Amino acid sequence: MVDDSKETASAIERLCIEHGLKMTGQRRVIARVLSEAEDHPDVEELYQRAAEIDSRISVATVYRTVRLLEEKGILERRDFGGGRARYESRDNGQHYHLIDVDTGKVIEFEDEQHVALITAIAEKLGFNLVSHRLELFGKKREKIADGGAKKGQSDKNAVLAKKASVRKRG
Amino acid sequence: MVDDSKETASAIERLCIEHGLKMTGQRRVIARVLSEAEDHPDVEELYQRAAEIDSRISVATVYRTVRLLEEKGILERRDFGGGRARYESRDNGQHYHLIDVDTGKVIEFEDEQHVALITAIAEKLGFNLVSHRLELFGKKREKIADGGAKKGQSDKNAVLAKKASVRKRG
DNA sequence: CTAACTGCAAACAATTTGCTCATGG
DNA sequence: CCATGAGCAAATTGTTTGCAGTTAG
Repeated sequence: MVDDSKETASAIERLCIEHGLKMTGQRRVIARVLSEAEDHPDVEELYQRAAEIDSRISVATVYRTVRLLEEKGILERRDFGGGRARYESRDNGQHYHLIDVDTGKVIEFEDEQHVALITAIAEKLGFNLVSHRLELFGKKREKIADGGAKKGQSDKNAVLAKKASVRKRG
Repeated sequence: MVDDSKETASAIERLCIEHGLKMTGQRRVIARVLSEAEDHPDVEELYQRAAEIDSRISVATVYRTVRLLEEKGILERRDFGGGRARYESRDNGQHYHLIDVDTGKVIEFEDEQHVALITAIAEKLGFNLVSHRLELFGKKREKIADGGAKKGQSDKNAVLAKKASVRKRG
């Protein structure tokens, strides 16, 4: 919702430059679209939005750009099922998603304890955590009038990491 | 690990019958393969194993069967990256997966604290946790000669990973 | 100037589907 | 019997790539 006018270089464009990427017209557009996106668009969606700004863009370029940006660590790829990859800027901070099973709405939240926990688990299993994926699916509790459902911020949950038990099938 | 000879109906075959599915020869074979699998085979792998038992089976049938069983809630579909869907029987109990990013090997583990944590998080956001998804991706720590890292349950997955590295993502 | 980029269409890989024949219950 | 299922190949879908022409730096 930030007003990124055509003049200003978008946040992602700046990152591209930092990474020494050639800033072509189409990349600039895609970067802007990505910077402005507050959701998790798939390539097709990105393509639409980009084409709205400049129609001289092909899907192939969107695919290539998105892949490049992911490799550079600028974007993060998500798989919410449905067969298509979805992307979001990585500098939105580390956060997770809770999907409202009734409305399909996605709520973002962060939680350091979770990271600590799974890091500990991985370590316990003899691994260094490279990345991970977490999605919660929930039903809203119909009680409190004000939901505050926009962008939750959760910090202090009590449980702490210590106990991960390996399980072998049998 | 039980010796399911041709005589005995496999666990999944029994479930199929309970669900009123017509038990054809190929379904019986696929059901058996699935019941005996201790890893998370993709369709191609299932096809191979099934064909070994009875070569009159086509991939299309495997796809159709696996989809059907998933709809019936007998199988669970997993996406460990690599582009192919992988399946495992649902009655194997609640557990998570840690994927070795180098070998593609999958390690299963369970952790009660994790459930407690995410339940608390969901609650804090005003939701009741319905379900969730968690996958860890890690690199094995090869340093200390501790030896306690060999927790894997299937070598088949390593093979799959190698095969899948045609040109996909990792 | 030239290595990097783009568009386009063809190539691909995973999965689905139309159609015809086979078969379980 | 006949509704279901199987086989096979053609069709779809999401994504990648070869090639020839463009362009940023």
